[in-house]
Amino acid sequence: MLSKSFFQRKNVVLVAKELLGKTLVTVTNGLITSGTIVETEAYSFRERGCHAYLNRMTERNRVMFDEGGIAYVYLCYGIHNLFNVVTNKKSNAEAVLIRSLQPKQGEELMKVRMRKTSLKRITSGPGKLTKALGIDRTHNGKNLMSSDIWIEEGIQVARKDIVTTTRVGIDYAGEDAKLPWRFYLKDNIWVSKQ
DNA sequence: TAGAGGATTGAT
DNA sequence: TCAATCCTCTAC
Repeated sequence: MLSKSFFQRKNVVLVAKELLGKTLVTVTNGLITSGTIVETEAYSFRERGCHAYLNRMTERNRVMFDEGGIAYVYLCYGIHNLFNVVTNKKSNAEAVLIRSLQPKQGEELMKVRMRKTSLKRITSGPGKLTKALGIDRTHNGKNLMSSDIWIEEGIQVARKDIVTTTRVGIDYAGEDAKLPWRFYLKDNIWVSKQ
């Protein structure tokens, strides 16, 4: 299980890169589901793409200002729960959005939750992976070193296998939309968009 | 308290 | 290309 010191480092971009290859695990009703993280995006209070830009704290993004190592889950487009890993120290609002997983454990339960018969792209997208792993807003603010949700070591990722690009769906961020803060594993079929 | 819009998805 | 869908946030 990754510890506090991994999450609380000052550089959210570094944490976003290093989360690639790690395993996100959830347990509900004693049933385990997990996946290898293959796509992430970094968000910081320093830039316009972030809910906490200019240190604006609201009821929704409050947990981003708490210490690294907890979950920030919010409802997007009224339909999808998006899961972020809060990073950095208390009051430094930064987080990593988990955008895609490669299924690892509990594939059958994922299929039931997604109402699919195939695993194809079942966790390829931020709104989909939360549903497949049973993550919703009750996880908001939850410690990521707990017994029903955590992140652990997975596969080793070489620097050359990381593709760096711009973030998805933040046209409103102006110049900051150009920041190269999206990372994914090269040639991995589970990435949401290539 | 009303109105606009969103870190998406899946169907057309 | 477009609708679904429901908060959240801002302005009045």
